[in-house]
Amino acid sequence: MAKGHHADSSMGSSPMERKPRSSIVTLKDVAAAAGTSVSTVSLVMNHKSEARISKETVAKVLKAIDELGYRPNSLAQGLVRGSSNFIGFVTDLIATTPFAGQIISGAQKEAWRHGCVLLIANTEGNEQIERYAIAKFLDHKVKGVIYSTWYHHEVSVPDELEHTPTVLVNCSDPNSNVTSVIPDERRGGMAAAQMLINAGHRRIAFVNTTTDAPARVGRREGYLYALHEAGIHEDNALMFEAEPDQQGGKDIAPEILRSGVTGVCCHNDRMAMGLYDALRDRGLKIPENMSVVGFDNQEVIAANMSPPLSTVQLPHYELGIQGVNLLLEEIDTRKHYAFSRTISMDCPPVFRDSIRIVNSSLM
Amino acid sequence: MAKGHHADSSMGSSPMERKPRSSIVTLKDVAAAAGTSVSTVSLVMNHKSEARISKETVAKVLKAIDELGYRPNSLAQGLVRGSSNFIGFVTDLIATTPFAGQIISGAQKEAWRHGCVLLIANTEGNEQIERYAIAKFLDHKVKGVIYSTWYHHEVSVPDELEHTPTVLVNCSDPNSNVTSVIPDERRGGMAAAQMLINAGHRRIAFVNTTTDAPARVGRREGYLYALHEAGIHEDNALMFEAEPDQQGGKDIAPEILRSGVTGVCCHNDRMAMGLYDALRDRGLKIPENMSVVGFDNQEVIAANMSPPLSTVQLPHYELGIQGVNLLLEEIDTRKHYAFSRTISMDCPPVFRDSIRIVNSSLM
DNA sequence: CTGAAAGCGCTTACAG
DNA sequence: CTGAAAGCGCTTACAG
Repeated sequence: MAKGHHADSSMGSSPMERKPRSSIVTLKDVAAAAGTSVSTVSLVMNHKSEARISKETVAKVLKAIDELGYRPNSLAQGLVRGSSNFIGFVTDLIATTPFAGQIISGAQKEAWRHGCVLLIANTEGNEQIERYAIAKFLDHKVKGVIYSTWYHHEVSVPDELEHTPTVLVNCSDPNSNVTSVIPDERRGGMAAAQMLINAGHRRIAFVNTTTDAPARVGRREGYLYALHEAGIHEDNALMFEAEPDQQGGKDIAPEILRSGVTGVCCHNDRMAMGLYDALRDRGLKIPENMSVVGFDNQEVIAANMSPPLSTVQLPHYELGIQGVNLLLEEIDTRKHYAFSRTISMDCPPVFRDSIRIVNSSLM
Repeated sequence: MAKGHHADSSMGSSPMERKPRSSIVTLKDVAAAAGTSVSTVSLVMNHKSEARISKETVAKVLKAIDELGYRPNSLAQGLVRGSSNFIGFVTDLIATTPFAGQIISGAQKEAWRHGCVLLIANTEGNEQIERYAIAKFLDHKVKGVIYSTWYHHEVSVPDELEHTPTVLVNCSDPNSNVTSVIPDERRGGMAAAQMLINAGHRRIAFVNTTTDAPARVGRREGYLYALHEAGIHEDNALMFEAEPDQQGGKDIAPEILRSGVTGVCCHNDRMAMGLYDALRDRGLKIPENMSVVGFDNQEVIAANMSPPLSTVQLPHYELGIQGVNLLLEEIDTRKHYAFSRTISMDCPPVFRDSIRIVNSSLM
């Protein structure tokens, strides 16, 4: 049975009958059906009918559109308008954590809200691929580009994007004045420490990452600020460093135990996972013997550890939303900022059972 | 400084000088520069020059294209060709696990290899959104659609896709003859059990999921088949069920211990994680006291557990590649299969330290 | 209030 | 071997 031959095409119409096969209906067809001109149909479609076309004509056109199941050809619209409704979305890694997916999820939601569609490119951090992707985006006349990374770090915006509205998401470029949206690492670090402080802890370790990134500086600052605010003296003996993964958390466990703290802020959830394992291997209980706080609120992991891990939420979804928002705003207003705008999104704390409430006499 | 005004435009040319701002160069410009007609340039661009255009003309055109930095307008090409080079990619969940990202990663790689670009839509399993997404795809004249899910299950292909080449990835529709690519759950289950069998284990528990899905049936079958093949009698007392997450693994631990097995195949890695926790809480060691096998080889988790978890790899990346491959094949050959094709991709075992090698006298 | 016409940037018969 | 012309499906001045 060849495609396109459908038994029902020769049958009477049932109430549930579908509109004609949506494909090849064009403006011309609608115009013919409505007994009007192509221009008029176009005007109606684009809601430019105000004070131009009689109510009756509008009604006729609308009826024809509906009956024929007309859908405008986006390619043609893009061609004649000189710009599509595409937003290009570049990400450097989509296949390891759900982080990129969360950004995409937010970006798409916002894009759709404005009638835009996301063109996606996963570059795997490869410059060749990135170049190719951006070229393709430009060929398709994207309105703008979201350039995002799976973890917060500095990047340098590709030259190819120079003449295209661009917003950086989860990254920033110190040498460019492109708008960027990033997580507020400092306030996040503060929130992490405060969960412990508010629970009555005074001796709180901080395990930083060994890797160079804004999170390394920012979260530490936040931790220190929180201590300061609580009247706790900072103590270098309580500040550690480790690889930002499970192994790192395991490796640093002995030092943390030796330091005599009652709570510890880990650079991320993976580190906390490793620390959990190491503590348990020593017969220690969380939070009875040690309170632990992570960072990232990583899906599948943080909420399901034993006990569930207190942590700080990375606002990936919100970064995606804001990114698209700012991009569209810049496109619409054609505003160009002489100085770079950096928007920081808050990282809210997520309190779970890994923190022991201390009856501190100091509180 | 207004956009577009660049100091260097009035400066002499340096060797590194960029080609003119890539944007508004059209075929006509190239034709003018090359001293030929638009048709000729088009022919050259599309490599249809064979035996039609003189070498000299081709050279002139190529030179002009290069000098002007000409890039064809994909929108115009799509319009005149009646079809774009878009492939629509629908996924139901991109923000929780990296699974969808892995499929996308593979799909994109293969799409690009064929000069196609991925249009992406995250539906969050919402039918409204799905409808909207597919409509948008159709408006943009996608060549075809990949319809994918984040975990393997049955779906029903949306009616809107009836006239569009479609391939299901990581899901299948029993009521449609659309081609689908799925993981081979049965062989995966077999591989899981065989890791333990090959290590000398004879009493092997199987913890199935309580949720209805192909994985539930297939992996169990594979487990039983592997036992059978190894001459081990199946024993209903060793088959359990639990929720497919950490809590499920924790909950089932007592029963597993009571059953006296030396190894256990878990429905997935998350379950294995919970089981790890439960065993450790009882002072038991893995693999000394219990060998554990997971399923999924979930990023960030499996390889980083303590000890690293033996598991079975889900072929998400390969599903993405194959999916696009089959889609393009169907589009090119315009083949329509009367019966549905289902392609199963292998789930290879990943052997890690969670399995104890038994000196079994039986081996 | 409405339609005829030009044009967006391409491709592809068709004629030379 | 090459060019003029029609047309893809739209939008938008422009003229009535």
